[in-house]
Amino acid sequence: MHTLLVLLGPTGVGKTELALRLARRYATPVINADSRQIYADLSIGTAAPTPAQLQQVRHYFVGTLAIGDYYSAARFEADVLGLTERLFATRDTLLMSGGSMMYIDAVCKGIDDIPTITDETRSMLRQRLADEGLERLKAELRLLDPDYYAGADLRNTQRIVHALEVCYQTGLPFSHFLTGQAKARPFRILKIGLNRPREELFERINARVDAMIEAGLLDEARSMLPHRHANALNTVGYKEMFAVLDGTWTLPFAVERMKKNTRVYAKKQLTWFRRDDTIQWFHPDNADAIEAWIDCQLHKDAQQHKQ
RNA sequence: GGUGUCAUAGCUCAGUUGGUAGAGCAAAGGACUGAAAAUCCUUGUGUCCCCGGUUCGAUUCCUGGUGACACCA
Repeated sequence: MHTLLVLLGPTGVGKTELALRLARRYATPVINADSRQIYADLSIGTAAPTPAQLQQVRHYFVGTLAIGDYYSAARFEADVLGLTERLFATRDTLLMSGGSMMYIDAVCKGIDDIPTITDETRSMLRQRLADEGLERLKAELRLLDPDYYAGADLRNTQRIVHALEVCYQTGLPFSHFLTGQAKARPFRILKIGLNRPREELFERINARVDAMIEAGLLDEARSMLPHRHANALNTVGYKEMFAVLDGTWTLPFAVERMKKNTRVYAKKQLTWFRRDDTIQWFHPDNADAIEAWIDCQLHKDAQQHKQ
């Protein structure tokens, strides 16, 4: 039976290190589930696996996109499913590791088939938002998709606009595409969650931000200035460095903001993961216990398979 | 040693003409369907430093203590 091991957890908890160890033990490459590490030239600010680490174990989805490239959770789902189909041909166990909650869910549960919005529709709605305001767009969504509207987060501009984009582009209500059904996968999924006591996690995050600055994050951000409006750079770390380069923030202030925003991000990840009761949680220092648990699960799978 | 100022949320502070208190930051919780490191929502009980006094009632006024800071010796 094929098994996808999914190593997940908040940023800075220690996924990268442990992924290398598990990858060696189970003779698998690492499928990286990180919506920012997938872009090239963001290695410092996204704490991407280092060249040395990349040499030890084959990684997929690290630094493979150019900064302006469009990508999404749905594309990740399709790409990973294609990849796993190929890789499972020659092995039984694969490892995916990362912290992008929606990317992980896209692979594990699937995402409903919603059309990709064209640039034309997107810029048209953006223009209308600027010209007419959110209230007008909300009123329109209420008419076009009352079902979605009833449960929508009406203060979240991004969501309202996206729902309208789908309505306009397809001529169907946005909610028409939402099935709420998890998709079946042709492999077993074992989720291993990594977490630490909050204080410990925050200390690691703060230290890692200092290390990023030390490693030249400001220069990395400076080299990205021509692309600063790319979605990939709407990211903790780069936003703060851009403010420094603009002269609106001092570096020490930006560093504090970056630490704070990274902590907030880690909390947000934990909030998302918390409601997934299929995750088996471990402290990252407890690698032996993690391997023992995985071995036990794989063994059980094998037994069930025989019967 | 003397004099003065201060002591309130994790931090910096405001405030209560005496009716047990609130801002900023930090923090905590939540939502999430093709931008998700994005986007959005919610949350402040704290011996108001301690003992006593005055008072119907003290975090607020008074005595004493303790601590911090400043100045004078």
